[in-house]
Amino acid sequence: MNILEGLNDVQRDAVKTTTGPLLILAGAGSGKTKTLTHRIANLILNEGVYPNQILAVTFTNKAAREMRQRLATLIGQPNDRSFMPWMGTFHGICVRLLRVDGKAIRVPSNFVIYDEDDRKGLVKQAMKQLSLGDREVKPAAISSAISSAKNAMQTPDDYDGVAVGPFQKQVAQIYHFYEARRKEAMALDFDDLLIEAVRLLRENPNIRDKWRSHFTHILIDEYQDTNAAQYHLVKLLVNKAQNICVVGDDWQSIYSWRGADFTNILNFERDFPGTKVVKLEQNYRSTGHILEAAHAVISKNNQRTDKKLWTDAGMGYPVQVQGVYDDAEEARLVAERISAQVAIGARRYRDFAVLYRLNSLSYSLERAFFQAGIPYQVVGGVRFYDRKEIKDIIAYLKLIYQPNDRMSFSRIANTPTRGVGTTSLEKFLRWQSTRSENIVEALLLLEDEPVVTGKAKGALVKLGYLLKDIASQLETLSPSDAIEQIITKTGYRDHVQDGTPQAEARDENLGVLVADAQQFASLSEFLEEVALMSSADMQVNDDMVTFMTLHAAKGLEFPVVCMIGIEEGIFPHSRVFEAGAAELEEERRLCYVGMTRAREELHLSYSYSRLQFGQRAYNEPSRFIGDMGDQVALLSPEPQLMGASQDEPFYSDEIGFEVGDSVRSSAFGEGTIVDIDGMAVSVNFTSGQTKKLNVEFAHLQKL
DNA sequence: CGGTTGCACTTTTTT
DNA sequence: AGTGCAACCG
Repeated sequence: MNILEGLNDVQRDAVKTTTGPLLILAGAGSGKTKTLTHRIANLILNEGVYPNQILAVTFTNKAAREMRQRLATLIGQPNDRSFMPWMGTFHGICVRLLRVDGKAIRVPSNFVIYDEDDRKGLVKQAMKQLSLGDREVKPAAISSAISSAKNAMQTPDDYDGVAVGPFQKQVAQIYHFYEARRKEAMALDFDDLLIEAVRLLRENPNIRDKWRSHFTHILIDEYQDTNAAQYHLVKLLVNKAQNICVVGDDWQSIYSWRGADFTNILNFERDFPGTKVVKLEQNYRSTGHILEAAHAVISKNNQRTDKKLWTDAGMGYPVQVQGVYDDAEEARLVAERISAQVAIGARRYRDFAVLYRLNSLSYSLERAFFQAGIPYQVVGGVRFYDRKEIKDIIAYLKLIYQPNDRMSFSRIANTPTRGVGTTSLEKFLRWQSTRSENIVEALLLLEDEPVVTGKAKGALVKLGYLLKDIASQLETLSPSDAIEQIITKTGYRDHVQDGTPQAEARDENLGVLVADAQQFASLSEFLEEVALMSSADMQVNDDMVTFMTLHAAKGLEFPVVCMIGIEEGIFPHSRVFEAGAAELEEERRLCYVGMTRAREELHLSYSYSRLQFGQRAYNEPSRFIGDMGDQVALLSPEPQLMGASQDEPFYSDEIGFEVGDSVRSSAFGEGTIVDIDGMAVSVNFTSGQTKKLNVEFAHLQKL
């Protein structure tokens, strides 16, 4: 099989460039993943590179999975880790490096990973213990300040040294406390995974050189969204041969709020002299109208490179902008559009995505789709692994895996309720911290200590034996069996059956968790997957409409995209108003990313009013609609008139047909139009049957 | 100690 | 509108 087949000249050039630094500037929909996959396949099949020597970094686990699948097909090997390059997110790769070599910087190989909730919880604890007034300062603000400090590679002492003003002084104190507790718990948070890996390679030249010679070829996807720590990591891993290939698009940089810095991609040529630059500008995804509207938007940004995507796919349908009266109407319109197209067989549910700026906008959609009986899936929002019952069981697993993890212990010490109140818990923890034993061992010792008394004592000792028992079987027990034991022996299954309407769903979730865990061989593997799994990683197999945020849509594509809530204050979000021009430009890039997810149809809508915080709010149409200029079809009357004109069919003038017209369809023959509802035209055919057809697809010919 | 009630706050976006 | 948490009562 020829790896170069089916590629355009530029893509082929990228694939054939196998040595030296390579920068691929890949516009939206330009066949970036295809190019990357073929490039890796070419290295393996034609250049004699062992898969193991290749490091491919993707932005999400899902992207890694997809790439692995496509590569397996391409090189004709089973999709098995042993035949595959190192593929994963920066975070995932760092976990692997740290599990192997972390000891060199005193990171234990069985560290646990703290997610955003764990971090916030620890910050709250710190604020309480340091008795810092928590009414004015929000834990979330502290948490993000700590994250920024970490990403800037500042230790608590560094931060303390430069902290100015009461807020930063406070952060410094909490940061100290946070780090001390985190290390005691043998935990690393998301930021630590990156910066500890950097520290590992920096402080241990022998280890660094080992990995440098191990990875002969490095590829990084979505390079425009790398942050400082990731940038340092790349520089540390690249060896003398400089076989580094990065792919990205500064127009699609949407994560600067998380520390991403798109100047990394702009400076790549400076960082790696002798870089070959390849530009993928032919778009294979979207039609001309969609591309031009998207281009009109991004053109309003000042801070950007200059390029122009092109397509030979034809203009397609114009981008439609729909003004509506309120959020309920907006949701209903989207639902109706989808129903109409599915009803006539033009599309399937899975062809549609509804995108929005804020998770909270999914509410009205869910209601409307539920009522209309349209199957849908919300990506993000409340993740499966964020549900209470799931987090509880995971906390048990984390504690068994890492018996110093106090956060997890605090979570489950009295879940299900076993008579351990806050006072007993605090007494125990205070006592335990004076001893050398870990939490599980300390629980067992409690029997002969007067630290806690009565019911609480018995309960804690019993919990200790239970944890110890499962931990001792870990060698032989699969993660799935371990979960089953926890659910049964702790009485969690009964705890879930609390008589509330949600009981069944929660019980079902536990079952899903047990089933999910079955694909994992070891507990550490399972915990890692759970911690690093993002909401965008959920698999979509069924025929359903997808709802998700614009951020989560990055890298995806759909035949039809509906973007809702295109209003000032929502998109662009009101928070960028006080911020600066740079933040507004990021919102605009986000708009560009959303629009370029669409293959054939793009529908935007804004609403005159909507429910926010339980009250009605009134927003103006977004400036981004103005940015599109005459690239779009405006389908809305003035907001003031909207309520009155709802019943009018918006398209009747546009489609060129009227009730009573005689038409010919290639599929059904001749007939007469009996009704028009938007794009849906009902035709009474001479064959006797009446069909509801979408004029966009039916290719009706007027007679 | 544990459950309930009421109040305050939420909303950027996520590895 | 929905959630989390603090204060109160049994």
